Amino acid sequence: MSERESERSVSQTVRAQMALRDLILSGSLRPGERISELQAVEITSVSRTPVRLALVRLEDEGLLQAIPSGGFMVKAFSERDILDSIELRGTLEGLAARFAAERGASARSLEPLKECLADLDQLVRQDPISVEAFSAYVTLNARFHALLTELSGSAPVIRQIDRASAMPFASPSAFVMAQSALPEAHNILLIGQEHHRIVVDAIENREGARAEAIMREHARLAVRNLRLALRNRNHLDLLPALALLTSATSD
Amino acid sequence: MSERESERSVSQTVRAQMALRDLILSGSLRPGERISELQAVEITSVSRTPVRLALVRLEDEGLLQAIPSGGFMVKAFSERDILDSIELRGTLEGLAARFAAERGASARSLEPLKECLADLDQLVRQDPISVEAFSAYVTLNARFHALLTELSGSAPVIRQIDRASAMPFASPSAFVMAQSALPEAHNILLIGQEHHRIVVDAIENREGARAEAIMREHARLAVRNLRLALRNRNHLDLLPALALLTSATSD
DNA sequence: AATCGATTTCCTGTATACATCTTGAATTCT
DNA sequence: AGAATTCAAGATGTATACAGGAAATCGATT
Repeated sequence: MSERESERSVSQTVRAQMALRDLILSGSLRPGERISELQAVEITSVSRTPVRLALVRLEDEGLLQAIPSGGFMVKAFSERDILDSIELRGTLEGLAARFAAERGASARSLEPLKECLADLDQLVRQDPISVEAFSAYVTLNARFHALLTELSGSAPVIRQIDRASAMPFASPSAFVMAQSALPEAHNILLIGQEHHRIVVDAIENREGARAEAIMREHARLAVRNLRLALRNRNHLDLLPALALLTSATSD
Repeated sequence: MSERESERSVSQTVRAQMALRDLILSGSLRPGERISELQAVEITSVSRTPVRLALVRLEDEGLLQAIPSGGFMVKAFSERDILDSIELRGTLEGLAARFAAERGASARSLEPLKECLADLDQLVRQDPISVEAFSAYVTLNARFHALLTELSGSAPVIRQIDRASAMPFASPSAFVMAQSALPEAHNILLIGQEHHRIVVDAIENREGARAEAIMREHARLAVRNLRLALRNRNHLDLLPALALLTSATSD
């Protein structure tokens, strides 16, 4: 999940992958644009072999699309695609929460999640929430979701959630920063935190259906955030992931 | 989905991928076993470049696991993993069915699904079901599930379902053939077909919750099949996918 | 006899050269 | 003038050579 790998001593493949991903997410490479290997070689300054590997990895990461006749192009997403991806993540996280509840997560395994919950509580308590607090929230929120996912105890489920969350606009914290510019910011954060509390409670009490339902609803909070952010377009710069959106945003 | 690509004129990468997949699924390469590139080169008779590509593809297909120090090993699965993968597919297909229902699939788009349903009906009507009929059922069943998935109208959902179904033991038709040897065979097929009927009806009537619930339950039929097949182990040879199961089956 | 260390071997990561196919443009024919 | 065909340029698929590193084996020392 962390991409701060000291820059040097990482494989050329990973370096190329990161460089290309940044270029795609920043919008330097437009959706639909074909990206040739030689182009990528020039950009990343590594040879074709690792570049090709990076392209393949980015393809199944979901950022690129294979062209039938060979090569890749930057994938384009509709607003509907983004909303669906969020709903998809919510559904999968719901499954994870249900598994955690039904299978009786031990008190010990719940401990880290509760700690994370407490940390989040402390953050949302401040009334005018600073930008730094928002940043910290993003980190803690990601951690909460990761812990919850792991609590499912199911490798296939964890794997699938990771893949779904790999889409930059579908990750649990994708649109949190967008809130920071909104007047409703604090309220939304409070509601999200309430969801967190409920899912922990539900898991603790073995209430599978409740745990599942609340995680689905929780994801829909991200949908709300996105819609709000798109409406007052002032702060779209906080959402680099939207560079992948077709017929949208800028210009 | 079909792998009959005329053998010649397919890329070396694909050829290597198919060959290695067959070897893994047939159990020739044991779970946990490390598979070196040179080994793969000898097996497939193609050079290292396409072999490496094939290995990467098989990794995100889920059959291989990357070793931190480099290289790959055949992934091993517990019985729990398999059951979870099936539940996972059911959950995703439930989401697809709900989308199809909520978004109002047009009468025209429902047509192929209904045709497929009718074809299936004709098959399950015979009382002692021949082995050939079972085979035909597998094909039609796969088609039904594919059509249903597409009816969601959501590319992200379709993509995720395809990925989940790529696991050989999680595909909709994985354990149908195992039934053919069971006395309960006909009943299970009838129940499955009833599920098919219900989901079409639910979609037609815009009953999202019903459509979702029935697809979840439908997947659990596969769980039942698997459990039955594992109990009377006579016909495990019909389940090549189980070669990936750890501490199990043969010997 | 066991453990530590050094050497050797094999394996992966990377770069590049070559062949084939696709694509686009220019020219020619209708 | 428009369309079709051919040719050229570039891009991808494939093979292989080279380098760096990991792991296993063998030997030496305690």
